[in-house]
Amino acid sequence: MVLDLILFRRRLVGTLWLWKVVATMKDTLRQLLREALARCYQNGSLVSGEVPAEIMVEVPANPDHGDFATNLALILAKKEKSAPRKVAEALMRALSREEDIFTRVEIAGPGFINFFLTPRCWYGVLDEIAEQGRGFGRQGFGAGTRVQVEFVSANPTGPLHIGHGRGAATGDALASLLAACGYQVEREYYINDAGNQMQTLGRSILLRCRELLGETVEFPGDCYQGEYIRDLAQEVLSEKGEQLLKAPEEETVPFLTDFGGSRILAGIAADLEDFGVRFDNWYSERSLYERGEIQKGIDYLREKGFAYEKDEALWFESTRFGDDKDRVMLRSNGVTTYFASDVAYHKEKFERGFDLVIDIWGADHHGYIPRMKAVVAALGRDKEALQVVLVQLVNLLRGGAPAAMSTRSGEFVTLREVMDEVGTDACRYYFLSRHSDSKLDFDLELAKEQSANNPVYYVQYAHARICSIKRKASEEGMEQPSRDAVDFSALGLPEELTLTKLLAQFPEVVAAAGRAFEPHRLTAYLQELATQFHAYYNRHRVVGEDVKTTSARLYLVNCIQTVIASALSILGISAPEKM
RNA sequence: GCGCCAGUAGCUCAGAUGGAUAGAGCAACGGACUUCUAAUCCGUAGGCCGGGGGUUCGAGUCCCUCCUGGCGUGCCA
Repeated sequence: MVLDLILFRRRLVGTLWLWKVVATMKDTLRQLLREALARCYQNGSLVSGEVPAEIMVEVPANPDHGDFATNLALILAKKEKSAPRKVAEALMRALSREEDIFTRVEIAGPGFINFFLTPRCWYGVLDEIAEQGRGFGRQGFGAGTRVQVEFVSANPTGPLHIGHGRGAATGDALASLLAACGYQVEREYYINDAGNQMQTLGRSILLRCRELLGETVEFPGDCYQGEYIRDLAQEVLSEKGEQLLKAPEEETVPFLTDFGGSRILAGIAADLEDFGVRFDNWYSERSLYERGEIQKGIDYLREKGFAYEKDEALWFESTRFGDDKDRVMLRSNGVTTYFASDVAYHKEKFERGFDLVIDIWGADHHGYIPRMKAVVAALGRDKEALQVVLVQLVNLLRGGAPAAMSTRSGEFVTLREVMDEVGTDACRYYFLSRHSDSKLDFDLELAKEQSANNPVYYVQYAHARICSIKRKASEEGMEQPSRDAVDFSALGLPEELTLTKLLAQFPEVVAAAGRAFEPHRLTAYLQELATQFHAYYNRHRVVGEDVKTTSARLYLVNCIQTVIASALSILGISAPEKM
């Protein structure tokens, strides 16, 4: 164990071959501290014998506090019945000095121990990036786990609106993020093509057809009001002719439901495609009925004894699994509920072999979480196997004034319109720059107006600038240096070290974002990286007369480009070479 | 009534597992282009982290309570 560590350190310093420098350094420091602590107990400078299960090593927010810091002395002080700084001193005296690693170790504040690493320690990460390219930062902790991310899943009763766009961006980025963490990921869209909303769609089209044929009809408020219904009516009439309406309504409405539903769904698919979202599966709710899955779901719960009849309805005893109320699956009128579909659907998801199922829902459905978790538990699964990520509704504004978003009222702004006005990159970045579970004001006028000032361009611009530098270097006859041709001692600027440390953090950012299911952490990281790069760019020239310096800087800058492109690609945002 | 989410700079929001002097982007003000892209940079200013208690070496973060806002609380989807 100790031998491994020594060998590791030698390799670390000797070859500068660093692997995930931040995470690994933390482990190394933890081990050194553990050794120091043991030594303290041996020589009696500390007496409590307390050994924390895990020693905390962190990257301080303030660079003056070193590259890494530990609160170990603060934790021990109480058991030691001694002042934290005294404990820290004992630890520090016992700490073996690795001069190749540390430039300085100090006690600060209430008793933190701060570690300052040699620049050479850090620059090794550049080789890692150069070697792994887009693979740098990828994690392995998801390996062997099959995960499904289900998102958007809007009824095919009208076009997607801006709120769906947020769900689409979040779900898609989360799926990519999890893939980057090693998970085997599938994206799925659940088509709610059963139930009375679809009937309403068919009825709405029928009424518009009659209108088009000159009939005076009263168009009910609960029908879909949007202009697209008229378009569909027009379309079906020109295809089928007036004959269509001669048939009895019981035949016409289902036909129109299918007709409208499939057209609308095709439109949705096209919108999502242009938004950069591709699903592995489009899963039809109606197919659950057709294959008898709904009945199987109900039967399953009944056989397990988790269902009972009351008031002529069939209930799932979800309270047994933590829900605050039992839920109806089969209504007294003989019609199954939406919930029954969800039981069957989720049962089927797990039967398909997913270890983890993630549902992305609008936050207005948050009340459904306990009952769906109850279903998962009733299926004999760990409740944690279902994770629900909530996306708060988008508050759509137009010039500061609220714009209605109800599909039924027809007064909505479609995702298509927003994409055309704002651009998909800006739109996606905007959605992904905030925690999905916090409300979002999306002012169309502002989004358009700000487009030149949008953070997404700031990040993309950094990428484009690096491409430009590389073009310039190429023109000057400087090719991208190979690993061995780079002398890191040429990277003497504080900005260069700062940038390198930021790059070294990328794997941890990916891991943290993946574990928390929070892709928005990547935008925060990108912002920071771009900021540091732009500052560097404005102060120093990469391509200069000095070959050694130029070469080292090109190497660094190329790594920055790799990481920016990599992070943007996870978010589904393009990394342009020119702007 | 009960439940979930939120309340951080003028505005929009970041702040995982409790850490040191709470950050960024807009907006405001003053500066920097004969240079690899000024979609950039540098500087200034801006805060009882909704209020009040508590837990401890330490709280924006955890607990309690109150206030405010959004959502949910169907044999709707």
